[in-house]
Amino acid sequence: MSSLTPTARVILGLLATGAETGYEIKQITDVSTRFFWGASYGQIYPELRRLERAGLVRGRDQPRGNVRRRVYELTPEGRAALESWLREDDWVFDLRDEGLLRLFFSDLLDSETVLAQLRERAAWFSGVADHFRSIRPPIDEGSHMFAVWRYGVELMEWNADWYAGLAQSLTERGR
Amino acid sequence: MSSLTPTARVILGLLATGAETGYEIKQITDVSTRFFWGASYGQIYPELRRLERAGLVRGRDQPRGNVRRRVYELTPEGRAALESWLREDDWVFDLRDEGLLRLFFSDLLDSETVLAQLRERAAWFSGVADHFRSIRPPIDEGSHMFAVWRYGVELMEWNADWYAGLAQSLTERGR
DNA sequence: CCTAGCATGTAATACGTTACATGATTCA
DNA sequence: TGAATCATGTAACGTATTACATGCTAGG
Repeated sequence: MSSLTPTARVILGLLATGAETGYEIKQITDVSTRFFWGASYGQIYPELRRLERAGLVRGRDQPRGNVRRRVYELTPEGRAALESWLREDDWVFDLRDEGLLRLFFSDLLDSETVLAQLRERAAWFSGVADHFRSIRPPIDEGSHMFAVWRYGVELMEWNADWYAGLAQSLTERGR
Repeated sequence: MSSLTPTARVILGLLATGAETGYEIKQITDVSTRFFWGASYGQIYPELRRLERAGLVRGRDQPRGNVRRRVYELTPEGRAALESWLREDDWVFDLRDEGLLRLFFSDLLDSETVLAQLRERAAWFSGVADHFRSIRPPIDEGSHMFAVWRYGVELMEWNADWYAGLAQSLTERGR
């Protein structure tokens, strides 16, 4: 069991890979880990201070002009906590999918409505896949980080195909 | 935007499909919607009373012997709220996947550790797929509810394959 | 007799988003 | 000059799990 809070995990990881400020952590998560591990300002800033009190990060005020700015870096203890977490062998896997819940109860609905919804959902996943494809990260294609990007694209494609396939089979059955 | 709370959605749906008590709702979610829409007693019982106050469900005490028991049913208003929610066209899709987050930062780790983790993860998804397959619901294969069961099995299989494939390609590259 | 299951409920706690407040700088 | 962006932060609120408490009944 990890002693790191959920948001601490992504913070330490991002500090290890070059992020410096809370603001930057938020920007990066929003275009990378967001779809499987989000973070909001309301979690990030308090967590950074908790981590500093716990000795896992060190912060220094480093304003840009008159814009106040606090940069953080991992301490050796923080780096150790990060690596220790990375080596753990249990993990959270949570899915919250309202579309699936609707489908679960959709036998209560007329089939035209359901069919329209399935097509809409297929289109939505397809659009998300396109979006993910468009934010391809400029990093080594052999890296694990790049593999996660591929996962995102492929998972969205798989979902788009699944819903399109179901809509298709319902259409054929309806004929 | 739905006025139903997250737990209200699954409660109304299950009441519409035959569940009667809070206990039963919990049992059913645990073997059906759990992997994409969980519910706990701490949400279910208070929510049932809120829904009753709001007039969406009606509860009656119906003990079995001396075991206290309160059965609920949808009111016409509850049925209408359920159908209205089912017809909405926006939805929540949230994923929280710690394995993916680890992989995202795994360039910090040695490749043997990462490879072992990928294989473990593939095995885990494969096991979950087996488990899902084993709880195949005894319902019409043409129903939407059955389609959701298939989704679960197939999504877990897809994940198992994805992680196994990545492990495989890393192995080949390592040679 | 004891355990598992039926059945209901609450309190503590954790986690998360949203909206808001503040203020500087850059660029059109 | 005004909008977007950089940057930090808090308060209110919603949602969730966990652990605990209670007590009956059925079956081995």
